[in-house]
Amino acid sequence: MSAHPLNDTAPIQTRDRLLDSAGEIFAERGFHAATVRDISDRAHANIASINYHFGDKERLYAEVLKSGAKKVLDRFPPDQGLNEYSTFEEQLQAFVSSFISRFLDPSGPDWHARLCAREMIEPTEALDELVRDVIRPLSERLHLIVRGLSGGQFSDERVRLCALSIIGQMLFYHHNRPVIERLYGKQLYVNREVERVTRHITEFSIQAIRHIAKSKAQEK
Amino acid sequence: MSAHPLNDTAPIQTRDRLLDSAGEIFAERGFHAATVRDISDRAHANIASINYHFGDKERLYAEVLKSGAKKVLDRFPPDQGLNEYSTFEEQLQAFVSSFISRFLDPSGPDWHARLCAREMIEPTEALDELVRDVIRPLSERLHLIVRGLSGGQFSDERVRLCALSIIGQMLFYHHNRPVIERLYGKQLYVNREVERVTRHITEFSIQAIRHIAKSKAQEK
Amino acid sequence: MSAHPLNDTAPIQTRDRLLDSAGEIFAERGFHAATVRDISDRAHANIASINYHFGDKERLYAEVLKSGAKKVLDRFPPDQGLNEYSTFEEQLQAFVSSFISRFLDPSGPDWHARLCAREMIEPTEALDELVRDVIRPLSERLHLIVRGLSGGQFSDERVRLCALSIIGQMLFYHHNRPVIERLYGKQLYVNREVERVTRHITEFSIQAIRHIAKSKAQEK
Amino acid sequence: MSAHPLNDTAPIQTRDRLLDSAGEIFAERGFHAATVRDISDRAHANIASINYHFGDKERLYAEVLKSGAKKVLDRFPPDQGLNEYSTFEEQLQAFVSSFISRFLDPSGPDWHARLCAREMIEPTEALDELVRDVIRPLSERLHLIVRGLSGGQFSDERVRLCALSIIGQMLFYHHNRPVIERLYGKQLYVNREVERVTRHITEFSIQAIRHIAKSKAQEK
DNA sequence: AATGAATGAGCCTTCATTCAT
DNA sequence: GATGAATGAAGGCTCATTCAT
Repeated sequence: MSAHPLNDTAPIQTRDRLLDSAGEIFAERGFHAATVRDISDRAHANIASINYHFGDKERLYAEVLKSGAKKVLDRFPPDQGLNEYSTFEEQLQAFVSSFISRFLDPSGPDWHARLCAREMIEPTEALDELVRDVIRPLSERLHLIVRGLSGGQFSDERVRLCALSIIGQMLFYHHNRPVIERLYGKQLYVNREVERVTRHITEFSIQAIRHIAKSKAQEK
Repeated sequence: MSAHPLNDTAPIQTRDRLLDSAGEIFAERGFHAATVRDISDRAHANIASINYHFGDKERLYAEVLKSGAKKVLDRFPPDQGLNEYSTFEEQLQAFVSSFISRFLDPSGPDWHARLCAREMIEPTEALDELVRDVIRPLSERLHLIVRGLSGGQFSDERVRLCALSIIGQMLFYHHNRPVIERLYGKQLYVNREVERVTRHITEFSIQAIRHIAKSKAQEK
Repeated sequence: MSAHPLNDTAPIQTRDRLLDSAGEIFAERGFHAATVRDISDRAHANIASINYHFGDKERLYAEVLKSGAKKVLDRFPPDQGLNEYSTFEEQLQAFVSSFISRFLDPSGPDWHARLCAREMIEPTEALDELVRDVIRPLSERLHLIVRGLSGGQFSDERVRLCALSIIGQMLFYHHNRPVIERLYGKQLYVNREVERVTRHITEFSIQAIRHIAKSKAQEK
Repeated sequence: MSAHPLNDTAPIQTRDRLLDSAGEIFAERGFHAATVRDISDRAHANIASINYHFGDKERLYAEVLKSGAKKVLDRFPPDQGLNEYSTFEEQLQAFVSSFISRFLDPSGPDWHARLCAREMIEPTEALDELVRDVIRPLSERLHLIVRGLSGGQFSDERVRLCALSIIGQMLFYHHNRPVIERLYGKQLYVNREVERVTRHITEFSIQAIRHIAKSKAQEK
């Protein structure tokens, strides 16, 4: 039962405000440079509230990562707009589009994607969970798509390499944003050109997979 | 004149030992989590020596990044094994091979690559210099190769997108190593399969660029 | 509401203990030679408590100077024992007596006077405030007394010089205590001969002002 | 023999340059806040030169104080312009004038006077020497003058008090310069009004002593 | 459920000094 | 006679955490 039984529009609870402000600040500065004082200040909460609600800074971090992943996957499911008759090309397009949207889409905060980037560089225990619940399922879906595109010509190993090539292209836009901005300017991110990037990656990958498969077939 | 005129292998000076140990520790833990005490300890130097030689922790970091970039570029130049008659395919192969080697090659420390990964996620002022001196030249070389492979069919914009796709594939193996290890196990890195990865990325990219170019040509 | 509603003599809070011990130690050693560690130790507080309550060492110093001035002025007001019919001679006597008492009186700590002496030699930003709130008001009161004693014969300039002569005599006993002790021994300070010194300075100054005024009058 | 036997205008020796720069910096910042690095830098000398020439920072300080006192006394002797027929009034005038000149005279650096001010607030062992060699002789000369001015009416104790009153007036202008500047502006020091201040203090003190002596005589 | 005061560990930096040359 | 490299001690400050309320 709520502490404000007569008030449906109760103030957002301290715990939730802490999760939000922690997400932003961890994404901005990284785990070590972020201070619990800044996090609690931005959440208009007491410095002791973090230890009260989450135990310590590390468990707050893990909670932020976990709850953020759930939110972002719900918003951009990888099978958006597909049906049971969709071609592999359409499936790849949907996969790439949802993936790119997760960090280029203008609506909503982008701190979760940035947090994931950090986590992949300097993993904590939270990464294991993230891989199990989010990344591996996505990866396996992509394997199926690649296998389908290849017309069954690819070994498991080859499927894996192609999947990595696709994920690499996508993640690069996010993980290396500071570099891309310095090379080509910021307009790519300001305009959030989700569609153009999606189309390119999809086409690039489909052409590569198709013609590698074709040359495999000819070898036989 | 050197203090060791007869000895080319003079004892490694404190300054150099500090640069090495700092590289390792910054790569392991990041700028904030790394402590100058640990760095000086690992270099068997006094904690005050960092201040003496570099001024402060930040300038030490910048120096590490800069001198590391120089070392690694000297070791794996992007035109290794090429001559004036090399085809664009061979040029791309050399480019990818040297790039991959910089962080997968078993000889020599890999801390510089890891440091770059961090820097790209959470840039400091040192990144500007790194982009100017190292990354932009490499990027422009890659543009020329892509343009050549496309047979002149690509707009500047398309060249850029393809270059990003190639870099993305390569960097992914390094930046996301913790994720790949969790997905597919560690053998990829233990065996340092430079060649296999290089071949795949080269083939994948060449097929993609060639057939996109061909379809562009047909459109006309 | 206080945490000790029934107890007016609540336990001295950390903040107050820090102000006291800081006053002593700053007075003993000066700002730079005093260490926050010694200050917090003497106050039986943690070293971080200084940062918590005052921000940093400098702001602690400013607070010590300010709160000390208030205490000492409240204890020895410059109009002690006067009424509206008091003569200028009596006013000067009271002024000198209270002034001398502030650093020679045996009751209470004398660190504030010593701190002021330091501040006047090597001013920090805190001196501006001290002049504005404490010294200037005292100075103006002394001007009125001197003007009164002179029977209106003095120019503003002359009033100023005489006021400086009086303050100079008084402060000397305090600022140059180490020299006086070395010249004449310590008994002056051990006995805290407030009265004798007060009588001398008052008489010396009144005689000087009166007869300078008289000779001015004769000139006309 | 000089290291530059053929060169009469040999560069000022390191030792002397160190004494000068140390004088300035100690006067500016005090013993603790002054750093040997700043001192040796300003003297264009190596950081190790201080330990080489003076042993350590403390002995450098003592040497600075001592050599400075000698210079300033030689420049402004307390019997300047007097002869064996000079009156006590003239002697006092000469005494005050030379005293004031030592820190208000525009020629030459004023760091020694500032150093003395510091030393009197926070004495080191160097003060004992200073009192013995400089201050006590001056003090005894002043006693003789006061005794003379009083026409033999004063007890030793009274002589002492009057001497302290005179010294207090003089030193005040120097020791409390920061306060006087804040009260009355800087013009007093900019114009270096040695003469006006000298005349006032002399007249003030003579009138006081004369009329106190007269009233003593009448008491009898 | 929540808080402000207080803590102790640890960090970066500065400093006077020393040592080998 | 003089120096640049290197050192160890210590200083101010920050931080995550805890405790009494």
